[in-house]
Amino acid sequence: MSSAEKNTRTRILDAAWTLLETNLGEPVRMSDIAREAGISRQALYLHFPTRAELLVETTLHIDEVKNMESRLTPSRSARSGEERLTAFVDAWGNYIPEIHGVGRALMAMQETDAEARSAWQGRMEAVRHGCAAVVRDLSRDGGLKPELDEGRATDLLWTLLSVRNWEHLVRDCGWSQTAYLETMQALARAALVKTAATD
Amino acid sequence: MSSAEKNTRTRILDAAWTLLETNLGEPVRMSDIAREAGISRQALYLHFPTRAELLVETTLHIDEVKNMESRLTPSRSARSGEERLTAFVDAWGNYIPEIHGVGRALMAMQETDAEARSAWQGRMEAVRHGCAAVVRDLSRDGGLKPELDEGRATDLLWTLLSVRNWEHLVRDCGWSQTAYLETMQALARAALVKTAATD
DNA sequence: TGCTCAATTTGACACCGTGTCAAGTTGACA
DNA sequence: TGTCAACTTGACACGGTGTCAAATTGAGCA
Repeated sequence: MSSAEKNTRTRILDAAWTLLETNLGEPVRMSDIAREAGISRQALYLHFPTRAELLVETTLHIDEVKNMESRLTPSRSARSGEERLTAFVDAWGNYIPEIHGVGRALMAMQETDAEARSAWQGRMEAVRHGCAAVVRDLSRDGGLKPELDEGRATDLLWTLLSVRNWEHLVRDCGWSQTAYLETMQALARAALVKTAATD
Repeated sequence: MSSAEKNTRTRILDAAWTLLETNLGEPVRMSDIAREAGISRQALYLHFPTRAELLVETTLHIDEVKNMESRLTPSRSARSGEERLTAFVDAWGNYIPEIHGVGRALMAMQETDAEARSAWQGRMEAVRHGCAAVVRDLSRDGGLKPELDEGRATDLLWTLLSVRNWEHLVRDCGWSQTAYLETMQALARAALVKTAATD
């Protein structure tokens, strides 16, 4: 609990995150993390009971995840509900590639999955709340499609954001992140907004 | 090359698939596959050089994957382009849960990923062609949104089908497969069809 | 200066899963 | 009866995780 303890711990987490982000494809070993953190492999177990827990902690520790809610809060400049929707989808589209390593970390633990998932469920709830807030604004503005209630609209948006194949599209289909963002925007507007604006 | 060889080989693939489908969460070991197939662990290596290749072969071997194209061909009863779109999305939504084990198999090989992916890329191209065909029909019928060209529309549909969080929605958000299907349908219609029909 | 205590290191080891190897067994077929 | 390929058996190397016990380091304190 001393500051030294805390420093070593965070040094480990930072090291793990660096490797998850960088060494794309290669599995991240405990010995790798130890070397990156500048300590011995066994010392890792003084701070984390198992590799899986270390990786979960890593994903929860990085700034991008800790600041998830603020990252996904659209700028104050968005006045109308539709603008707010656009800003929200944009924020999400820019956010996803930044936390690429998180997916790898979660993937690295098939059977500890349940544990990792429950740790992540709360975070994801925050995103869903964001969807609900955006839909509420859109509804207040009268911009929401008349045939949708807010719950259904929230579901649609939430589902849309769960398109996880960004990587696939970019890698295998030659998409750019811009194309991805535009597609998200087009889908979101088409699904939710009464009079969808054309490009 | 004898029929005996073929039988053993397919027995192995069937065994692997059974385990991938059944033992949810648990990793599938070579010894498990051998036991399930009723042969010795070492004999697996007489048919497949490595575990990763065995798993890739397994995913490509199952009927649901071999018949992917026909499975995703909407019934002849669909007359209009819009009906055909609906049928296509429905077919996809019903198909995905059936090949659940495939995701696990592909996941089970992080670094062989590149190999597995290229083996799967061709299959996925078939789905994309399906999207293009549906969009073409819709366009011919005059049901496609005027602001979309066929390429863009195909991209939208293709992206939509890539929503991979079906499991997540069902498990963590209490969705039913029906809710998933409805959402897909709503998104597809909203994104592509000129005058989206309401429920 | 020397004591203490916690964090850390070092080296060794058990366990498990993959992949390999060599020698033996089985059974179909000529 | 002999041959050949498929398969079995038992042994083993390798690499990764997790554990343990015995040093070592170093900061705070008498």
